[in-house]
This record gives sequence, C-alpha cells and structure tokens, in this order.
Amino acid sequence: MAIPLSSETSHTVRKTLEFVQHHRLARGDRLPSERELSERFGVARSSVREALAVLDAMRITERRPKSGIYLRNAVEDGGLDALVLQADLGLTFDPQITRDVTEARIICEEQALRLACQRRTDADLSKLHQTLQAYAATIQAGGDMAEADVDFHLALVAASQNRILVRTLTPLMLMSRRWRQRYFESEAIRRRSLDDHHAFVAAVEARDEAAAAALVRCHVETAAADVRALAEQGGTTSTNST
Amino acid sequence: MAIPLSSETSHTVRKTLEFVQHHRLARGDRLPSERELSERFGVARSSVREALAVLDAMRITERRPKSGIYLRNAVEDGGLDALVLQADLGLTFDPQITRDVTEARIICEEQALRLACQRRTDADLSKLHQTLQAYAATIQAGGDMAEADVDFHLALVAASQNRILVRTLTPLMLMSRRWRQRYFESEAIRRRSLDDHHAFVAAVEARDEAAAAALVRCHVETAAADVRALAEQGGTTSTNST
DNA sequence: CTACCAATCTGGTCTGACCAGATCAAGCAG
DNA sequence: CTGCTTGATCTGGTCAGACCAGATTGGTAG
Repeated sequence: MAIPLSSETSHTVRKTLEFVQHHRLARGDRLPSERELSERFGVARSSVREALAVLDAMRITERRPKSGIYLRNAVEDGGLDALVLQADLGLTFDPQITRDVTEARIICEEQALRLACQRRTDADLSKLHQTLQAYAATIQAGGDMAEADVDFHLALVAASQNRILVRTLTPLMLMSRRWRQRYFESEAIRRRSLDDHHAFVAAVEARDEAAAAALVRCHVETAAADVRALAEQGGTTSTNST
Repeated sequence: MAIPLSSETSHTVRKTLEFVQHHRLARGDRLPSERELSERFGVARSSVREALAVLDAMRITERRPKSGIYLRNAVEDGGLDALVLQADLGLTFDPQITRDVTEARIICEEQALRLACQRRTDADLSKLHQTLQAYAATIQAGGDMAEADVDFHLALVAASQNRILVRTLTPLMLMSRRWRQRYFESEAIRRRSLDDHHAFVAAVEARDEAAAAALVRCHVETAAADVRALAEQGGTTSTNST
C-alpha cells in the first residue's frame, strides 16, 4: 500500500510540496514562477510543468495564465487523493478532518463488514488469515505497523465483494496512516490491536454481523481516541497549511 | 458540479481518452508513442507529456521507459477520480461496478442523512430549500437533471457537517450521473423524483432519522432498478473497455 | 497629478536536440 | 541452415531555448 504517485514526475511533485510545507504556504498563496521553480529544483521547466499538471489535476495548485501558480485548499477544492497525499506528507492536520475521517471510516467499514459476513468466500477467509499472520509477523519484526494495519483492514473490506467500498475506504485508511505511526509505538497497543484483528476475522468467519459491527465501532473509535490523546499529550507536531 | 479536470492540458487528456475509447483499447493495451500522439492530436510532444503525467497520476495509463504507454484498469489500479472520469466518458459500464456504486451510495448516504438529521443547521436548511427550488426550476426549464440531482444530494450530505463524507460521496454521485441521463427523460420519473426530494428535506428538517434513512434506501434503490430496466430494455449502448 | 507607453514577467506552447535502454532485423561466423 | 553478434531504430526522460499574449509595473511625457 503506497501513496499513488506516478514515479516519474514524482520527484518534482514532492519537491514542490516540500517547498509549500517548508515555506508554510496557505490557501491562496502564490508559488514561485515555473522558471524559478525549475531553477530551484535543478530541473527543466518542462519537468516542472509536468509536476504542476499533476498537482493541478489533484486540485492542489491552480495555474492562472499570465499570473502565477496558486495553492488551493485540498479540503474544499476537491481531490481526495490530494488530501491523502497531504496527510501523508504531514501537510494537513486539521482536527476536524481527523474526526470526519474517523466517522466516515466507521460508517463505511461497519457496513462493509456486515456485507463481508454475508458474502465472504473461503478464499477471502484464507486471505484474511494470511494477512493476519503478516500482521503478527510485522509486530515481531518491528516493521511498519501502520502499513500492515491498512493492509489488514482493506483485506477485511475486500471480503464484502464490493470493489467500490474498497476504493472508498482506501484513501480514508491511508489518510490516517501517518497519524497512527506513533500510536503503534506502544507494545500494549500493538498486542491489543492484534487481538482485535483476530476477533474481526472470527466474526467474519462465523458470519456474525452484530459482533463485527460492534467491533468496528469499538476498534476504530478507541484507536482514534488514543491518537487524539497522543496528539494532546505530545503536542501537535504538524502544522496546518489549510 | 463538473468533472474535475485541469482546464489546461484537459484538451489533450480528453483526446487521449477518446482515442482509447474509439480504438476500444483494453487493459494492458499499448497506446501510440508520445511522438505519434502529438502528431495525431496536432500538439507538441511536451503538451502530450503533460496530459500523460495527469493520466499517469490518475492511474489510467502507465508509462514504461523505453517501452511505451500502456492502459491500466481504473477499477483495479486505483484512482477513484479515474473511475469517475471513465464513467463520465462512458468508457466503463461494468454492471458489477454499477451495483457496487449503488450499494456504497446507499451505505454512505443513509448514514450521512442520519447525521444530517442530528446536526443540520438553519443555514443548511435554507441551502436545501434553495437547491430544491433550483431542482424544480431545472425540471421546468428542461435543463440537466442529472447535474441538478447530484447538486441536491450533495447539499443533503453536506448537512451532515462531515466534509469527508461529502467528498467520499461526490465521486459516487458523479459516476452514476451519466447512467441517469436517459433516466430523467421520463416526465413521471422527474415528478416522482421531485416529490422524493421534498420528502428528504422534510425529514431532515424534522430531524426524523428513520424516515430519512428509509427514504434513501427507497430512492436510490428504485432509481438504480429503473436505470437497470432501461439498460436492459434499450440494450447496453456503451461498451466496457476494462 | 494624470495618462500613456514600454519593459518585464507570467503561464502556454512549440521546436529540436540528446540520452540510455529496449527491440529487432540484418549479416556474419560456425 | 543455425546461432550469435551488431547496429539501426524506436521508446520514454530530460533539457535548452524560443515565441506568444496578456497582465503588471514603472517611468516618462503631458
């Protein structure tokens, strides 16, 4: 599960976003001209333009002919992928958005799990057990828990046999990924999380909709609360450029 | 409510997609080289490259260095916006996807309406009445019903005060927009639809969650069934390139 | 102080060039 | 005839430089 960013052009895209981040630009602010950016990044103007075309399509920037390049606001100006990208780069940390994401996640994931209980196949089940093992292995190996977590939850949703739900939830998962990096540093949380995941699989296996739905609400809400607690305790490290 | 496509570069993006459509290219097929596309479209190669950067970011195409440009499959390869774009251009008409979209819409919209009943403000309410009037006016004027319908439903969801839900539902609405063009040709359906919308607003105004939830299921499912009936009766006009 | 004009800056577009792999066909050696 | 090598050709990736048409800006002439 990686942030979808074209590998070409991606370098300049990242550089541009880092520029925005570093200079703490906000909605409506103007970026340097294409020529200056190309000079600054050490690439040709055409390369900058390709990156800007992507950022434009994502509604992160807006190019006004004869005027300049301006920052949009990913939340209001559309482009879910843009939001994900910004979240992943730590560009946005609006508490309201995190609440909204959690709420939307619970809504979609609960219903997805209900469908999964109805429709899951044996193949889904073995895939789930496999992902669960990978999750446990990641804990053992000290790997990227947030990534493994996203993989597991998406595998769970995939059992609903609804590809649109998977795709709807993917950005929501990815968006919260970064917020949960620190969350998984706690040994206790990692263990509890593993137990929860086992319970998820058991519920889907037993086709127990009520249990699955209750689990989702509890699991996601608890996690969100913990993240909030961490954020308050540790202070908000990220700034909000929106 | 328009398909989000950068106005620059958009011409070439559309041309490229039309090429794919016209030549009935499928997943994995190779497009002509950048040089040939630029010749074919009558634009410079740099312009083609900007368009391809966007299509790449949307996961519609894949550029393999030293090899060529290949078509991806928007459903499997990610990029919800890509799906919307393809749906809007009539590039995909997978019955399974339409079912998935309808299902996801009901899930998200029902819960969004429940939240809207809880949280709607007076401002939301007047916005809703206003959108409703615009909807009625569109019927009178014989305007684009599908567009007005998207606007109304998004206004409804916006009353949930959850911006992520709005953004999650936007592509789902847009995706079905094209499928509903013919749907709204029927006078009876237009009238029934208007009645439904009035009922939606009334439920949200009265904060009647149960009524709102029931309405969503009925409204969306009936509409989906009607669209399916139309598709079967009139035959599938679109082809599926996935 | 005002009005006007020219230099300058912007994004939008095009041309043409070079690079480095990949591909493939021709030709040579066996 | 077979098999390997080799070179022409094609690919996307990148760059430099040019022109255009508006918008902005600054200074100058009235």
